[in-house]
Amino acid sequence: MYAKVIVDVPAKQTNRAFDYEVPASLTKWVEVGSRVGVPFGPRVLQGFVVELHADTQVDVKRIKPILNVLDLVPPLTEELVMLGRWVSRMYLCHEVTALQAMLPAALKAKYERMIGVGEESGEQALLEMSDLQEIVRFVKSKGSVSMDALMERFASEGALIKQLLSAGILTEEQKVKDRMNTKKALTVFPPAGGLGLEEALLELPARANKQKDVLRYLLEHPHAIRLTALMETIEVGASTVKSLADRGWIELREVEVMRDPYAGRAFARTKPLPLTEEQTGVFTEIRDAVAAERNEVFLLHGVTGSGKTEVYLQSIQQCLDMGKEAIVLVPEISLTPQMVERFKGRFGDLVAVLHSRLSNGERYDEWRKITRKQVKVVIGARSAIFAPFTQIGLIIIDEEHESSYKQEESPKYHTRDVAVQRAKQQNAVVVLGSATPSLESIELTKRRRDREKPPFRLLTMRERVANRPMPPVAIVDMREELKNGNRSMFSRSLYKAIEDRLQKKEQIVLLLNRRGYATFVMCRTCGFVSSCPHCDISLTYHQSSRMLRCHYCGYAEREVTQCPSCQSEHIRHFGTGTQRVEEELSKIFPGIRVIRMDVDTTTEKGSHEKWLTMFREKQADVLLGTQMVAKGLDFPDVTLVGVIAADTVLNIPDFRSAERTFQLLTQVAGRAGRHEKQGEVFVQTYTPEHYSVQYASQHDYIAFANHELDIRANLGYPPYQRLILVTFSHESVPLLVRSAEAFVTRLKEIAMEYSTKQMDLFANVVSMDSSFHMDVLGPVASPISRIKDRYRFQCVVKYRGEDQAADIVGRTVAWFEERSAKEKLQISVDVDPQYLM
DNA sequence: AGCACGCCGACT
DNA sequence: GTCGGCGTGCTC
Repeated sequence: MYAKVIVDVPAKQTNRAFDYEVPASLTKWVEVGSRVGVPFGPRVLQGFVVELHADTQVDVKRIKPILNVLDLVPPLTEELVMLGRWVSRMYLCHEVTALQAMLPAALKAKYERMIGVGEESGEQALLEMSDLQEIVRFVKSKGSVSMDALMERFASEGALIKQLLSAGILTEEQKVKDRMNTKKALTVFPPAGGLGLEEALLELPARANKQKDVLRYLLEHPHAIRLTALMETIEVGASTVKSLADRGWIELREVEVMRDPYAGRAFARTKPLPLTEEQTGVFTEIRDAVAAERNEVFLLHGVTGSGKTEVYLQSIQQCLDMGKEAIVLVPEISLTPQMVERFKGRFGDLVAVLHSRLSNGERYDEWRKITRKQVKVVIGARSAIFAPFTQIGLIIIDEEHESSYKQEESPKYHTRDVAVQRAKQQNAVVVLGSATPSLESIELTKRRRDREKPPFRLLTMRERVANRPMPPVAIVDMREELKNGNRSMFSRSLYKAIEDRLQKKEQIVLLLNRRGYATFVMCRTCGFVSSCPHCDISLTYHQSSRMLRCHYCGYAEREVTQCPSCQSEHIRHFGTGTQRVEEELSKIFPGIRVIRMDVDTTTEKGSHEKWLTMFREKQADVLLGTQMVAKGLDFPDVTLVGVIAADTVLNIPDFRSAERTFQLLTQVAGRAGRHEKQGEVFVQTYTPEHYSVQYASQHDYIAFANHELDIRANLGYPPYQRLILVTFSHESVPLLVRSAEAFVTRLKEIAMEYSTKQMDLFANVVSMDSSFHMDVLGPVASPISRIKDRYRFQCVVKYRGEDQAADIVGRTVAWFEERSAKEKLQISVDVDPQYLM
């Protein structure tokens, strides 16, 4: 029997399966999806089994055996291996990178070279050298040492150690290990039925009171108990218990325990809530599809507060009733304890939670609940789409429009597209939910090809539960404010509203979009802006440390008080960071209690939840923050929402900026007045006439979508054409330009080979047949033209039609890598990019 | 990605 | 004459 194995080397040359023999002793354990240790050239590597073949005939000269299997249960299923192949083709990454992305970080391979002392004494002449003897003695005293430890101890003797190895005086064994250990805890095991404990009690000397306490307790509770728990309940020391174990009356040994981040938290069980008529209609559609095991994608457009979550919960229940599993994906930022509580409250221990705030160990343990079939529902961020379930009935993606569903590192997959593919493989139902669906998704509910029905089916919920009206949104024209002499960042109307809420002791949410609007330092005399010496961006001012920091490479320098360029003292930080808003608030409203939430205040583990809890408990009047305050939060006493500057998103040069502005405004507007009290929203802007601002204030998604789709169609942007962003980087600009241009030329050549028609050179366009059309923009300097001293150029491939484009670009990249590898030219490909930078 | 094999300069 | 520079090519 032999296996095809993908080895853990993400390189073009090794991006294929290698054949290995499955030794008879391992046939029971090796499955498709197994992680194995295999010899690869001179080293030992981790690999993934992607195929198994019963025959022994292999067309390879010499075949090596699989050395070991790393898990009792394969961490990947056959279906996930298939999905991995799809991801690597679709997003142009190495197959092993795709497979690796499906596993928790804890399972990332760790390689260890263990050094021991060899059998033979070796050549006497060598052994007599004193430093050699020292090395050998050192290794001998430890039994075996890792190569790293040895090199650290004898740093200057690298060559000698090599000699000792080749002479056989030292031996080397390579090991593939997990990065993670399972957690163990000492556990006390009384004999079955407390047998013999009575006698032990009599045997103990009279003054051994503590030991007697332990025995009495165990007689009453004759079952295994964690040592720490026992010590706490009857207040004894560890030594007391150990001495009992030493005498053989009880057993004390290490047992693997699960790290449960939600341990000790009781979740009040909830029952399904009655659905409104509208909810019922939507739920019925989803339930029927799940019940029929029909592979179908629903786009659920439901306004904020329309009760999407309850529909999700009841759909999942249907899925569980059929013995199937469900995956719920939520943007990282809205995966709050409240959210978890709703799912744990309904489904209890059948739920595993995967999010990035968990430690590697905790995440690993949650993940293992899936492979052990202890759970049926997974709720998590992006990567939870790869949960190793085998009977998926339903995949839900909440806030489907969120750009965080696109992974920014390789594999640069979009969770929504992976979900649709995975549902196809498992014949499952997908529900994409949003108050502001992405234009990609809404377009797929309209598209009709060959008079077939559209790929996605639209479901709509227009009403908020309990018929609460959408809050009125007031657009405030900041140009008028300026004209009237108000130079503060708060308009008069917002000022009055804040004053009013403070008086009524109601709460306020203020939103400031930070992206592209960070505080930077500028000289008011000469216009000098402090920027990073390695990257093409201005440095950001951090008040807490009084430092200027680069967001890309981490470079930091002290705050300057004098302009480095013209020596002027008129230098200060600009831009409205949350810190400045906070300062101004306190100035205008003395005594106001503000909670600020931004990257600076939420990096610490758990701080995010801490602030929100404080706000919920009304320990503050204002919650001030960046985007993270806009998502899914639900506070009953918030009656005022203010957007300080709506234009910051709008002015980013990106074809999706109108869409993002609309989404953001709609979301914050949904934060106000979700409960009995009526809410009010103020949006401050310098471009009040913009359609994204207008439609958002009218709560009219459909009108916005139609307007924006028209624009996209005219400009040939997604969803009507798709994009692939190719970025090149190198220290030398001339080389970069030459290479990028060569790439584009070759790309067009390769495209021509696919083509059936002549390339229209004049229009810079490749037309193949009526269904396929490709266009290359650039190369041009990237918007961020330098990162870490490497200059960046990019080109955008725009295409319409089937997925030949990824193939064409893939082939061009392969050609390019071959001829530019030695020049250290980096190339990165992003299929369906979310940001063109 | 590593690591070995292989072919040309500055040393014992 | 050798030690070692890193260019090229392979890993089942």
